[in-house]
Amino acid sequence: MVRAPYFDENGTKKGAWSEEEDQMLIAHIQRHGHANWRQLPKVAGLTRCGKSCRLRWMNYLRPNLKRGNYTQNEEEMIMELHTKHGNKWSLIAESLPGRSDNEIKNYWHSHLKKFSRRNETKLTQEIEMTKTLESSFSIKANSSSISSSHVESNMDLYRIEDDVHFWETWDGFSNNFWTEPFVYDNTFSQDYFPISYCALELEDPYFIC
DNA sequence: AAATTTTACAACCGCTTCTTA
DNA sequence: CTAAGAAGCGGTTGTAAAATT
Repeated sequence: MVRAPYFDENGTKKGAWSEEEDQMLIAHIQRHGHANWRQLPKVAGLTRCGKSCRLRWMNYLRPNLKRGNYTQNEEEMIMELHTKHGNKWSLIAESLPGRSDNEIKNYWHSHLKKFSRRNETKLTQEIEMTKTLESSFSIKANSSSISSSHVESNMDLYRIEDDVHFWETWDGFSNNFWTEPFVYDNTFSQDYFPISYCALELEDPYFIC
């Protein structure tokens, strides 16, 4: 899942770490610490750059690192902290013992991003676009098809009053959370609701998304 | 069953911030 | 105060594995 090992023009090794390299890095840090990352690879006998060693240690080899298996509580914390701090991954990682900033960032992008309230701006823009399209094509709201009222009623699930925190009204991740269709994404994200669907709807009044 | 697409995540790169002389 | 070097951070990439067609 990672780049194949190779050497750059300076003879520095890049790409995936081998088991042997991992053991050399662990052994060196356990014995001497990591006061100077730049010097570390030379002293440890590694042909990596210091930056690469630091990254490997911080994100993969250091003790007490958890790997995968995010708990519901951790997911909620990440969502909440991201709403609060934005992409300050190191700041977020401080609140999640055993998780690296890189891992949280990856987890966010692959699992949680789509549920972020920070996407609400984009969502609002999409709703406005839908309204614009509807008015320009004189579409009448129809209960069997997508309409702005339909959009807004679902938006209510995700819009919060300024003084009410999202997480106070959100019922959390249910056991089947990841397998259940998600109204927001499946219906309103531009990725899933292309403009062409509106054209289909115009042509076919019984069209169901 | 094979081909294609999507997902997940380790690792890289470049920029910023911090430290020290 | 300033410059240089080191460390840290966050965006992005590459690719194996999984899912889908």
